[in-house]
Amino acid sequence: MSTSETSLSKKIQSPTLTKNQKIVLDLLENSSEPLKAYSILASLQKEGLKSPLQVYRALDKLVELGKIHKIESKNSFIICNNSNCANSSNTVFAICEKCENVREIKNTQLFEGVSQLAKKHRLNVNRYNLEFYELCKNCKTN
Amino acid sequence: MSTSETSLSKKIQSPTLTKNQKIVLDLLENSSEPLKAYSILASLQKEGLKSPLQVYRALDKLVELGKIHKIESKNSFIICNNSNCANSSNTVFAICEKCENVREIKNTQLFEGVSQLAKKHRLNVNRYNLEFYELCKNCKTN
DNA sequence: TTACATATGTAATATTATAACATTACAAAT
DNA sequence: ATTTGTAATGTTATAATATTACATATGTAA
Repeated sequence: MSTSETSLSKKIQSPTLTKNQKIVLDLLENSSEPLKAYSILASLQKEGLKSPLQVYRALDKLVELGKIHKIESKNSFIICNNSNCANSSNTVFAICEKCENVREIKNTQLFEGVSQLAKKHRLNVNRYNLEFYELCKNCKTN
Repeated sequence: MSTSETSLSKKIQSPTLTKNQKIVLDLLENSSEPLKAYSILASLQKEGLKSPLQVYRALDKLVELGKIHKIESKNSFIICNNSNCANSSNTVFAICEKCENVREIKNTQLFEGVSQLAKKHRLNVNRYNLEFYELCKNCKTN
């Protein structure tokens, strides 16, 4: 059995999610808005989650894998809807100052525009997090 | 005593800081790094601060006035060294991923570059917070 | 098998932030 | 000078967010 092949392919494919990671990801996938760690815990107690740590560990891993993002200014977590994230791990969000609605911006040109701006100013940036504060459509009309 | 003159001049100048606001601002001005609320409290107990709320209230006000900024991803506060901030309230930071060193970027072109990018992509942005993650000079050489 | 890394479960605790409410300080209007 | 309104303060208690520590289990590789 060519174990070398196995280990090679393992390295390439993204790791299988564990049970806790899966149920947390599931919940976030089906949520229309960012969720907080303790609200995730409350929602998933029927699935067997019992402690904050179980949630935080799953969240940490999912962030690391680029499956979800943390909205730093809100201590909450949102599913990633941007296939680029696994690679770049840059994030751009638009956050409504009134209703707190958050949406991830996934415009490649905008992403690269920011990276280029950084380069232009001699910043050697590994990744960035950009939070735009706006008044969302709904709140603007109401 | 011309009280009218006094009150007039008060209106024009930016509001006088209160005692708590002053001592918190002082501490941050003399700090080479961002500080956390509870470390500020500990440092200022000899000046009479007794509760977290006193610190948070002073911090909130100072942020509102643009005198300091909150580093969202680190729950800490840093003096503003950018005279633009009182107006725009946009913030750009470079954060070292290794040593956690934070510096505020105050390049006007970069500031405006980001604003223009937002406009270009039809985002109607009131303000933004941009956190660049890098490896700082020190950590790069060591 | 052994060894190793990763994930889990659980309890306790640390850290960050706000609620609630009574009081005080100060400037503006009368 | 007194009243009135707003902002700031002081204080206690508590809520919300996150991590430490440690014992156990699981999967994979040598």
